[in-house]
Order: sequence, then C-alpha cells, then structure tokens
Amino acid sequence: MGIRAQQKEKTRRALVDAAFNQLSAERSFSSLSLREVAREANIAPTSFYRHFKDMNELGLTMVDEGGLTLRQMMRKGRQRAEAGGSVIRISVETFMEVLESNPNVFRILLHERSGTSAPFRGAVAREIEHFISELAHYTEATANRAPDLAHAQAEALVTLVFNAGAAALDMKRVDRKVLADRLVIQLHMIAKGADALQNKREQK
Amino acid sequence: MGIRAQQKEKTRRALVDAAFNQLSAERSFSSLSLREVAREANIAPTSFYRHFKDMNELGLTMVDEGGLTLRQMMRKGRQRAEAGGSVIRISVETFMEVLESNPNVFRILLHERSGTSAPFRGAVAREIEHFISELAHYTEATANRAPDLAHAQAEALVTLVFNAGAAALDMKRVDRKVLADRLVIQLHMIAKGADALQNKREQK
DNA sequence: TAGTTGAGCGTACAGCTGTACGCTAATTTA
DNA sequence: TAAATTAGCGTACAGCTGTACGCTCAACTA
Repeated sequence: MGIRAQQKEKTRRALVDAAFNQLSAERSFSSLSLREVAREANIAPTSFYRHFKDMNELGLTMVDEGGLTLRQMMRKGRQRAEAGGSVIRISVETFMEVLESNPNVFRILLHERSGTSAPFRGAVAREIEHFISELAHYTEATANRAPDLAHAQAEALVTLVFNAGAAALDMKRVDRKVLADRLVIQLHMIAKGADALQNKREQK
Repeated sequence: MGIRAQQKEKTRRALVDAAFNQLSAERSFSSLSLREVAREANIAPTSFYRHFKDMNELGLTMVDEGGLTLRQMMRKGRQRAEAGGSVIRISVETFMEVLESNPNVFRILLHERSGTSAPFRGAVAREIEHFISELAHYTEATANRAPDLAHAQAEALVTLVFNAGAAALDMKRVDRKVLADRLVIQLHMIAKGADALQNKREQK
C-alpha cells in the first residue's frame, strides 16, 4: 500500500475511533455531529467527506465492526465451553467480559437496534439475527432440538442477554454481578422450558 | 376551575399531544426540538416555557403517561384472564392491542428505556420495575413461586414482551401475528422452566 | 521529468436551534 | 372598579449545524 493510501486509512481510522470515543451513557451516535467527530479526529469538517458520504455511512461502518466483535465473542465462548463447565455460565461470563472491554461497540449496537434510522436498525438486526441462528444451530446439534423450537429458544436467550448487557453497561461491578447471576437463572429457565416443550412434543 | 386555568391546561395538553404526534419510527423524542413541538401545538416557541421548564420536563410528563397506560393495560389483562383461558396468550393479545392503539406511548417508553438521558432512563425503569413486581406478586400468589424465582421469571417475561413490542411497532399485521405466536412459545418456555427450577428446589 | 490526482484546508452561507427581554390584553383578585 | 397577574407573542441574538466551492501541495503515474 502506497504512502498516500496508508495516510488515508489512518485518517479514516481516526474518524471511526473519534466517533466511538464520543459515545457514552449520555451520548448516542445519532446525537453526534459531523463537525464534532471531525474535530475529535483533528481534521477539517469538510475533509470528512473524503472518507464517508455522511454520518450515516460512518455509523454503518461502526455497526459492521460491532458485528465483528460479536463473532469474535462467539468464537471465544465456544472455545471456553469446549474446556467443560456450564455452557450458560461460561457464555454469560464471556459476554460480560467482552462488554466491559468494548462498551462503546455495544452501545451503538444496543442503542441503534431500536433507533430511528431504518438502515441502522436493519444492519443491527442482521448482525443479531446472524448471532441467533448460529446459536440455534448449536442447540439443534447438541440438544437435538427441533429447528423452530431451537430458533425461538435462541432468540429468547439473545434477547435476555442483550437486554442485560444494556443494563450492565452503566452499572458498578457489584451490581453487574447480581445482574449476571439473575441472568444465568433466567437462561436456565429457558433451557429447561425448551427441554420440556421438546419432550412434550415427542410424546405425542 | 377558572377560565384562565382551563385555557392553560388546554394549551399544555396541546403541547403534550403535539410531542406524541411527532413521534414515529423515524423520529425519537430526543430528536424533537422545542420549536417543532411549539409549532405543531400552534403556539410561539417562547410560550413553551409557560408550561415546561424545558423539553426534558415535557418528556418526563410523557413517560408518566406511559406508566399510566401500562397500569391500565395490566388491569385490562387481569380482567380478561379472570374470564378463563391461557393467561399467557391473553396477556400477549392484550399487550398487542394496547400497543397498536398507543404506538407512540410505547415508542417513548421503549426508546428512552435505553436512551441517553439518565432521568429518562430512571423514570422508564421505575415504571417497568413496577410492572415487573406486580407480575411477580401475581405469580407468587397463583403458582406458589418463591419470591426470587418469581421476580427473575417476571423480569424475563417483561423483557421478552417489551422487546417483541419494540419489534412489532414497525411491522405489518401478518408479521406481527408470527411474532406474537413465537412470543407465546417463549413465554411458555419461561413458565415451564420456572416450574422446573421451583420443583427442583422443593425436592432438596 | 512533466502532468494528473486527491486528501486536507479555509472561507462562506443559509438554516436551524434555545432562550432573553419586553409588550399586550384578558382574567383574577382585592 | 382599580390593580395585579400571567398566557401568549414578536423581536433579537449568539451559537451550532451541514455542506458548496476553490485552493494547495504531496504523492502517484506515464
């Protein structure tokens, strides 16, 4: 890669990082202005356009990176689960760790999931849907679950986990522990319940 | 009430209604400007201050009204459930009906629940927490469930229902039906799972 | 080496925002 | 009835926004 392309990539990165850095409990992506992001990245407002058509395009890039984080998390969780132990507890622990080290990645996913921009909602929904179906396949394989039940179960799991994540984002460590424990119980409920529904179906 | 106070109340109502009316899938409360709301309510921007200190105060008023809607819904659901039938299915149906006839009330609850204003989040959290504990008491009473399990169960139920609600808001009727059916299955999973956990505990 | 490309900049402008201030006129109070 | 209160208005202003336009000069290409 030439010097020029390298420098361009660096600036682009600076823009994305600037946007991520400005996110917080009090600041959503949609409340960021192009000028603010450019300021934080130390470039002139008008130079922004050399990299992104508008703020929306920047946002979608960030959502994509969020999807990447999600997939890495999935892989990490699977590796740990292979080593043995309660899959549910390990998954929750992994999720909480990844959440803690990438709070702003989750902020944009969790917030824009129910945001006001249709393209954003769609992009986030796709990432989460992908996550759900991976989980569903896993359950189908390991618990021999019927496809529709597996999907419903996976969806419920992901909903609870992500919601807990959104709540955990702005909590102190102690409260987060309480929340995680309750989440584990809830996930157990779903697992047991799905088993019961599956058994009932097989007895017919 | 004097003529003056009456007129004032009317204008205040116009402001609240104007704000609700401007909400949509593409427009969140935090994206509304004071001037827009005043315009829609047919008053001068500066007259806004005769009724609310700022947009935040207006928003909190709206959240309060959302809580009211929630409590009315609870009552309606309970009445219908008394007439017999599956409590879960009846509750989901009731929820979907109320959602459909008050979409914007739910929009502000669902959106600001994970919004960027701490007072808002707090207010919504309180309304939902209230809803959860009512439900938990109901389950404790009717299913003889241990308090901690009842709360975890109720929280999971509410999380799934509200999340489905957020998704349903922007769906066509057909898709909403599919979603509602899957939601019913998921709620059954939780109920069955909670039963199982309770039994397991009692056997010890 | 001469010519082309393009990342980044500065200036400029229209359009929006919240809100300070002082006025009017209808209602309420004394 | 005279005085006080106050909902609503119009004007005004500073501060922010996105973005059009044209320039520079380092890097690339032929």
